[in-house]
Amino acid sequence: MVRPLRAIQPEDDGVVDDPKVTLEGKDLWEKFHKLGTEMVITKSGRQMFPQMKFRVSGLDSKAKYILLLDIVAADDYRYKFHNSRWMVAGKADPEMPKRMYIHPDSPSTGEQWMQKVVSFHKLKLTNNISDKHGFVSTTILNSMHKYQPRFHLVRANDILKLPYSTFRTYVFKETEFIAVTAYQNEKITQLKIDNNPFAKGFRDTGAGKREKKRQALLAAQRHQDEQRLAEHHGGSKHSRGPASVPPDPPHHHHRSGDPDDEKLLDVVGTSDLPLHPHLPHHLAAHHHHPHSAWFSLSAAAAAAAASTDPEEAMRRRLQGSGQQQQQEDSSERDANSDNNSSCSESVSTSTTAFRPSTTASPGLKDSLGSTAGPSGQQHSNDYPSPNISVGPPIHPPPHLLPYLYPHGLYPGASGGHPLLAPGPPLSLFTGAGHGGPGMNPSLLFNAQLALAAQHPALFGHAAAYSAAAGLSHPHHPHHITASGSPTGPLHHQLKTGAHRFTPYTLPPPPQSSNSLGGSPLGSAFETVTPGSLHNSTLPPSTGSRSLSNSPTPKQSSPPPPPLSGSPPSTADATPATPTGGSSSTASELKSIEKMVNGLEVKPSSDHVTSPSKCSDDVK
Amino acid sequence: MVRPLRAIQPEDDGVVDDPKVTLEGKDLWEKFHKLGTEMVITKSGRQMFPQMKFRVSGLDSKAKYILLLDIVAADDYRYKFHNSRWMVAGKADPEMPKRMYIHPDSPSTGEQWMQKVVSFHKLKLTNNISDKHGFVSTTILNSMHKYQPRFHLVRANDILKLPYSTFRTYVFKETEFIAVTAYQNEKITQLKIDNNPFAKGFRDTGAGKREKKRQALLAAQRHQDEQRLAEHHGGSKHSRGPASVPPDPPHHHHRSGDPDDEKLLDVVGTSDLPLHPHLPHHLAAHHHHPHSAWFSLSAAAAAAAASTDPEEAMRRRLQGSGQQQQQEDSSERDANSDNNSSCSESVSTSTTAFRPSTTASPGLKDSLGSTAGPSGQQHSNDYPSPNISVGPPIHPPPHLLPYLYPHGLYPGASGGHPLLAPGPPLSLFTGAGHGGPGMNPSLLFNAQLALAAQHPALFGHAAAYSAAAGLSHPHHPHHITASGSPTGPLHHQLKTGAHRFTPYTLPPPPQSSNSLGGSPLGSAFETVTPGSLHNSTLPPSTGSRSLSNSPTPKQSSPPPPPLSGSPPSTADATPATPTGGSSSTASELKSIEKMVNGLEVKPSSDHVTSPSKCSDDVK
DNA sequence: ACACTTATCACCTAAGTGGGAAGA
DNA sequence: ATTCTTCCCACTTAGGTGATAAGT
Repeated sequence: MVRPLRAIQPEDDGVVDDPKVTLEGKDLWEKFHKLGTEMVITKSGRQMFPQMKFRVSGLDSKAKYILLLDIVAADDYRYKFHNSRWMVAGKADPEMPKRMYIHPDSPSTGEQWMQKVVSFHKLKLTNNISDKHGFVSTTILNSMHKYQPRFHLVRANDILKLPYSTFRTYVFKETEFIAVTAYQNEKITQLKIDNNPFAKGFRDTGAGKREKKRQALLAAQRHQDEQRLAEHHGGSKHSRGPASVPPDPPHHHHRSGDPDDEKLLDVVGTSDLPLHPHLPHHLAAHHHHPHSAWFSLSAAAAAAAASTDPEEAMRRRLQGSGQQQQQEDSSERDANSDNNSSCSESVSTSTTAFRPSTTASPGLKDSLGSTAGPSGQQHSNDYPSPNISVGPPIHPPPHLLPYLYPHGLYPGASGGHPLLAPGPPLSLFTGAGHGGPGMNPSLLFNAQLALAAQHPALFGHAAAYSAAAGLSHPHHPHHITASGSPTGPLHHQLKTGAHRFTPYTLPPPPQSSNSLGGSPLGSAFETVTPGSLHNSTLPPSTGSRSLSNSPTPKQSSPPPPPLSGSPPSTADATPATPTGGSSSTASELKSIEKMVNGLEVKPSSDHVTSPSKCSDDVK
Repeated sequence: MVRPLRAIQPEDDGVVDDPKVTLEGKDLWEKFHKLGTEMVITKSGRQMFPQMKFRVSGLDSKAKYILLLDIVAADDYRYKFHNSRWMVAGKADPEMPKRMYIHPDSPSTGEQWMQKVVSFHKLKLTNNISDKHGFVSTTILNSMHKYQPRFHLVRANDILKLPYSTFRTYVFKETEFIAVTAYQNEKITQLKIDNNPFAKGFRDTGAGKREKKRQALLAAQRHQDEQRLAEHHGGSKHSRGPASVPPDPPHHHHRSGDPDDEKLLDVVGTSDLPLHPHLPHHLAAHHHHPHSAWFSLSAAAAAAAASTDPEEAMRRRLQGSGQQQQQEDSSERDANSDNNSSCSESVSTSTTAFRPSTTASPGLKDSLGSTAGPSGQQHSNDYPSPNISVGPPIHPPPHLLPYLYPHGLYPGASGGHPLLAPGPPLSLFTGAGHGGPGMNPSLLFNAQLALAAQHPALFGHAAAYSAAAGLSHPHHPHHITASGSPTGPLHHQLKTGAHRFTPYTLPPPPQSSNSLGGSPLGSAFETVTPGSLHNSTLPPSTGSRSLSNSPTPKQSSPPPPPLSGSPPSTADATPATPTGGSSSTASELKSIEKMVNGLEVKPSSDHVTSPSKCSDDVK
């Protein structure tokens, strides 16, 4: 294919990358999608079954990347499973702030990412607002609502840079799903049982997918019934309830026949629904943004962070972010891939090198509706998978910013101290489920950080957090109504493009039944939309710029002269080591260690016996 | 008990806390300690068995705390298990840089920490330098060397503040252990089997501890032998090797009798070893440090971080740190608790509030050798558990700084780009096992961050990292040689106390057999020290000063003027929400969400079928 | 032989699954 | 009666153990 121009990124070291991302287990995902994927959400958090795994290539082997995943509402509706199909059942309930899940191995080199499949299976879905688990890797979703997972690829050495980095976002429509507390479509249930190793216990035969036929079934009768039902359109209505009663044992999945074995789904009836309908959805909502502003902010934020009072810093960051919020030229781009998945890439112009604007590399693939400049957005559907929109990093932040963090681990959102911004922190959470307009950006950012913290290699994250804080503002941007009013703080600067990130793709399904989930694959999601609820999708541009103030140019605090050697070698620390085991060097090493550990509190000297006393004593 | 004055910390919100920490499962730990605890280390990493769990109380419910654990060399020797006892076998091999393991739930409120036992069981021990696992939660140890785990309690909202925060360190001597690749003392093996649920399969009877007696044993003969041996001093010499051969099946732990049931160990013979010997060790090595310097650095670092080029920022931070590296008044204090565990607290004077110097709150408990001012160090052994030394945060850094990070996740150490400091990054690692003098501080810090990243809630960490970077310099400071030359950057400010952290407590065991591990409990660790290897423990003060150059006083980079309002509240963001479902508020919330997600890349429009194409196309 | 270190294995606990019954 | 939501259960896959044999 054509190698589109590659936007250079801040982190760019001159080596251009041309990332390609493929969804692992695409076939399986498609089977589910055809039936209308359902994901169980529980109080304690449930993993997604068809797991979110990606294979990445085309990265700069030496460069470092941060990979993230988030799950956003796919539209503005609430659904109900009726007559074997998903129907729109009203407007969506308010969404809880979503977290950006940072892959645990995150700051890793392109080489490392490319050599293995990147899995986000640890992420859990829950409907529990209290979100115990310490928001570690749990995302709060609304049951009976449709969601779309998004994969983000960012070239950055550490999370600190996330805000200034280009976010390449990949959306695989096949991974769209409806969150449920209990499966509605029996066919989905059977598909899960047949493919999820942990559900082997429910397979009829015990064999993998193959012979599940119900040998196990003593009352084999029902199977056939199920099959038929399935063909009708998926399992019977409330297949679940009457389990005890064999009303219509419809599913049990595949008919004992064979068809399903391989393609389980083929058999499934949902087929009658319109397949491959072209959706009216707005597609992409990628933005590219101006950058300089962000950077300055970030710098300021960083400085603030560095200041004595963290909270104050946080506040500053927020403010700063407000200034530059805009997404400016957030050209919303959509790319469609004939794959069914779309990818957008927002390159940040600012910072270091870059290939600012638009050059997005729509190049890809072929002619599909690729590309668009930073500022307008395009909706070509057939776009090759990755749409690339170039623009300042603003866009990226959106991903990050929006996410509040649950526990308020961070300073800003921290539990007790209302550090940050003025807005009602966690308002989203607290706000009876409906986040009022004024959310606190900082909080959002924190959320992101939290995610980062998730696993081991997060490091830089914290830094990112500070920076992020500044950026966070953007979050409010549009989303909700189609009104497109840029309420969020972001606006200020704007001008650029619709700064507000078009939250979800949410384009309202074209009333017809197909519009909603209409995936190329002929997803069962085609639903009958009662009324047209959503308005137009958000307009692309609308930046939010704003108040950044402090100049805090790059090197605000003059870095001390580069330390020359000051090698640890200082001599000493622990004197000679009699024993002579290793060379002096070795001994030194140890010394160093010691010094490091120097803090050691001295093990209680001898026989003080109760260790626990320490604490007790204190008190 | 007396409520000692509580040093106020930077994060202090006025509410003083008086933390108490108790080791969970202390009884079990003591049983192991009496026999000479052994922890298996494997290539892939092995968890510690008696798990490191603490119960914390006395915290400020609303304040946020970060809890950490690290494992440092307990002394400078190498051991060998001979004739049923651990003997010193020479000088210690060089230690790999240790990582500070940040508890996954870390930035949590005092309330959260206090309501449940805090477990660090996820931490793994390995002897694999390559340390796969992405240094997530693995610490590299040397087999046949003795280690001492340390618990750190820090009042800080996020890792960013770690450097400026007070570190309260708690050391429970009972948790001291010798790393092995295979168990040496059969009694330890049996104790593990009897108490570790995962080893139930090896229990004779299958019952919990109780009847393990060897019903299983057809060849019951050996038990008694074991008992005797144990009494002699623990299991037979190389109990392991001859497993097949029943040389002296000594243990199998308890004799079939009953004694051990409850106290398994009581029976154990190690008792003959000197128990509660008072150790000559240097006990604590807490330091308090000046602070202002640190802070300023951090600020600068933050600013730098904020700057456009992350790497540059990194460099700056390092430099800055260099300036203030010193540890100055690192008064080394020791506290002993009659508990057997000692706790030290280093309060940072700098930043915000504090109760600077010495006031340490030796108060505790009773008269034991409590307290000491910041600068001198004391060795009283009987100190109540928590020793509190007040001082600038300098000390804290020590904990942090020293740890390099394995993968080089961070910018500084990042794989490809040598960002940071001049020193040979990772030198410790690379350096044939013996860290040469010139280690790169920044790297160390990164390590810490990495640790932080470990789990979910890390967030702020990154920030910490930046700050840390600045701080990192201190690391070189002393460590190596005992010469006491203050090489490290820290010095500048110093004056305060011996700034350099006395790494480990390492006080050389007083040659006599007891000196080494002599725990109050009568640990089997009392070993026969061949020659006196270590010299005196490090003198408390010796900062390593060094080259820091740039003045970068406290708030070097001026925090941007506090942003005035620009609260996120900015009006609104999303306008009206049509659908009406929830109140307008609710709708707005959703809007926000959308905005946030705004970025959405637009799901491929319709029927593009192959999602994977996205990536492929790109290329 | 010695003195560990590494890899494999059987045995358990921890945790992910959908079913079903009971709640709301 | 519906329509979800919550709990608990049996089953299966991860992972943590020390034993054991083989490697260095």
